[in-house]
Amino acid sequence: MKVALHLVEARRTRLASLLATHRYLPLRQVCQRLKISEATARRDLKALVQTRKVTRTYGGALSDYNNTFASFADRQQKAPRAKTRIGRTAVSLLRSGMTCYLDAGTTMLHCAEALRQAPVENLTVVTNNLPLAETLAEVPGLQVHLIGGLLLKRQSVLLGDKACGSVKAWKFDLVFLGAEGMSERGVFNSQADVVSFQRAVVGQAQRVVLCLDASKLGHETTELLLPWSKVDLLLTDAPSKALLKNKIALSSNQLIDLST
Amino acid sequence: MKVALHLVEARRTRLASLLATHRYLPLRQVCQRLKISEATARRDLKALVQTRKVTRTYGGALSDYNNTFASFADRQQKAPRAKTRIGRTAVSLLRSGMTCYLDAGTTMLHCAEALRQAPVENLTVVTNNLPLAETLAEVPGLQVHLIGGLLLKRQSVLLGDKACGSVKAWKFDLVFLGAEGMSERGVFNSQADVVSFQRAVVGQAQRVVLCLDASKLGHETTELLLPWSKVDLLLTDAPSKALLKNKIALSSNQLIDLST
DNA sequence: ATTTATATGATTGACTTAGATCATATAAAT
DNA sequence: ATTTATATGATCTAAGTCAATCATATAAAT
Repeated sequence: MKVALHLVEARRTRLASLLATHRYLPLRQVCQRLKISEATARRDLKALVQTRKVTRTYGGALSDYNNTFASFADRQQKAPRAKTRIGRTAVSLLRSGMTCYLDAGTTMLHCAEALRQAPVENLTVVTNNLPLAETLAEVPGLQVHLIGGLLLKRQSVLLGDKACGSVKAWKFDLVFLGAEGMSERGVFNSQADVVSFQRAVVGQAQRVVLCLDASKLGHETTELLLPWSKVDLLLTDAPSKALLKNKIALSSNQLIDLST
Repeated sequence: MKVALHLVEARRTRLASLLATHRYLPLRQVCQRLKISEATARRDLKALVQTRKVTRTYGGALSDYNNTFASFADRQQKAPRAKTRIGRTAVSLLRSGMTCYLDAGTTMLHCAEALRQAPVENLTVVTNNLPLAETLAEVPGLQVHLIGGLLLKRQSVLLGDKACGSVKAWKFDLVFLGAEGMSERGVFNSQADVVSFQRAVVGQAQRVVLCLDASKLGHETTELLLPWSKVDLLLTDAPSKALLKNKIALSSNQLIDLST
């Protein structure tokens, strides 16, 4: 019988991470562990193959080890659907020949994933995020540049004075930034070194796009990254009503509402 | 019919490394690649399973090398012992407070591995090699910097004009370089973009150390990286005699001979 | 509330793989 | 040189896997 969509997704996510930890599972084991029939197991695997998370073998399936950095983190987090949508919309802003900057953070990993699935010709992507760079490195027709800097173990991100300096050599048509919170005053992050780097990037940008899912609404943290006046575009799944309730008033061309 | 034992062993070794690079192979492909019958393929796989090099799946086999990049590269390459020794010696040149550059290449991965196992306090390591940076990112008391630049998919290396420019912001106490060949005239590499980047690094170096195992002796490729006059130190397992035979004459303080 | 769409498990037949057995050629032992 | 041991490929049967089809229960859409 038909079953709720979110349950299906949850099961497939679980299957993917099950495979990620086991590297390989025979079909039989997939059935047992998830308590589903062979038919459903096959269908789930087929779906995961289409999203490139898994490789089918005769009699089982392999985790696609490459993506595990990115997509493993993906699954653990909240609002993955909203982020996927934000990612797709962000990619739709890109045009051939552009130079863009992609920030660190899980939302931006979704942009990278969207870009991998629907590549833009002759695009130059700059980032300070290693997993993101590695995700995009394989995409044909794309130039991936890493900003140099101090490697932060936990976040796999490059930062520091050297990184801020390196950014000066660039001009970005589009800059996509993530953040931890947004409120009436603007957009917030908590790490000072991250913020100063993001500011350096904004300094080289023609157009600044913020990508924030609805869960960020109403949070203020230690550092004000940018006031709304410096944000050219906000991509969010938060409905306009909720924004207004938080006294975030943006002009219509300053906002793309993905709440529908 | 019965076949020489050493041939069998060679074939199985080849199969193991074939699997290591492909991660998974269906039985059919094993037969095709090694040009053997199904029966023999099954027997070979069974043997590799017993020595724990491989895991059988229904219809194929998985490599059991749970590899990190580094340890996998290790096995694939020639002269791993020599490179390990070179790596250890290179690390012994490092002192607390220094800033050093580590080049890309397998020999340098051994340096990184050696450094991970015997960390040097308060050391700044700069590199353009992603796997190397990732290897060292976890080491406590170490600052790892990546040079920014264009990401080359195949080698996981950062290069290009931007990279050469970024290097100018550094001063290195020690620079460790690898190369593809050495002869009377000096040290050689084949990729022009690699060489121009290495030259940029050398320009910022107090002291330049070349790390070349004996297999590189006598090879000249397209690009002359450096003449011997610009090499401050050579770390090699090639015996002095062999160097002299190739008309490489270095002063005693210009050479560390690891051939013993 | 009713209709539509679909996710599921069962079944079936074609195909693939596994493992055992066997004849044979040839390496290794004597 | 002769004998022994064994690595190989062919063949055959049992068991496993796959893709397609179908009835059905239930989520979504209206």
